[in-house]
Amino acid sequence: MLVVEPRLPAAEAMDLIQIYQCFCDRTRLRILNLLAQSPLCVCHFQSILDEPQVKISKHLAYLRERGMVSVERDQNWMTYSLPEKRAPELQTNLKCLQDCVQSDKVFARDLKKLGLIQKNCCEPRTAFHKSAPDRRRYGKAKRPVHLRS
Amino acid sequence: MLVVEPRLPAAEAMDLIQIYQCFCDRTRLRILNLLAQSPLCVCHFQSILDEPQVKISKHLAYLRERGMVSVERDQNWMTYSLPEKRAPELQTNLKCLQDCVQSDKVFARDLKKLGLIQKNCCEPRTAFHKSAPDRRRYGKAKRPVHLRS
DNA sequence: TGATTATATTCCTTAAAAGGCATATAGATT
DNA sequence: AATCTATATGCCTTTTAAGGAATATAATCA
Repeated sequence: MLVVEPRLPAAEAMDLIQIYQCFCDRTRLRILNLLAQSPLCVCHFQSILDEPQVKISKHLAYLRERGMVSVERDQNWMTYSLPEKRAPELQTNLKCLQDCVQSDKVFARDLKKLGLIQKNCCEPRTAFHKSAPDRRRYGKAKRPVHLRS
Repeated sequence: MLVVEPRLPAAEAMDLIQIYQCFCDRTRLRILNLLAQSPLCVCHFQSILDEPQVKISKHLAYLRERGMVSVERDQNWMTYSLPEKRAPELQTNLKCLQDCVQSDKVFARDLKKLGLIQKNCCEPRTAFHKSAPDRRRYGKAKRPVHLRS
């Protein structure tokens, strides 16, 4: 068994290369584009991106391990968001991504689907229907999310 | 033997993913950061980045195959530049890169070295001492650059 | 307790990338 | 023609990534 060193010693240190590594896969880019709008859980990504669960889950793990997203458990659902404190390079690149993505059909469709889901979806209640502080008040006291590595 | 499809059917079509793939290696990022200042030839990259010739050459090939840089031969030297016509996504991301890179020591040092070279270097005369149109007047009539794939 | 739901992880295969050494190529020089 | 210089390419090894099938885990439900 191997002790995995966390790749982010401090929350502020964020390597530009790692940002681009996260950005260089289409699925991850679509995930990040959606997260720029709202926290979401895995099932939302599955239905919006129309990709198998394993694939989504693995890309989320990839992003998590590099500090590009944070997770919170809400009963059975895992709600992913962009980290509250973002390195300036990440912030700048997320903004840039949104500019670049305007013209792209796939990304636009994803956002459109997100809009529909936001209106119709009732479960999980916590993802985008509430602001972050509200979400925190929901349900039982939060246990820290336990994920390997 | 394999016929390699060019990855850029038209000059305007540029895939965002490919841009990020080009950006996600430190050596390539340093190369692009330098090219944002001036056209340069391989020997300049070698001396500024202090990396072996093969490594530089291969990363330049990688960028070339994806339409991120263009080449022009000047006698024995190959002068690389950012393409004259850049897809808007590329332009936006190059600008973003320059913002992000401000705080980084390595990139700053590269630019400093570039400044020194620009003052002292005499060969090849064509790289940054002249504007693009001037460069084109130099030497014999340009043959098209021949590179495989 | 046993089943169900949502999500994560392990194992496997395949592909792509990075880096190095040796060698090839194109143009210049003698 | 032989040599030299600047740069590119082929071959090889190692690493990293992507995707899928099967399985594990954590929470909820009956």
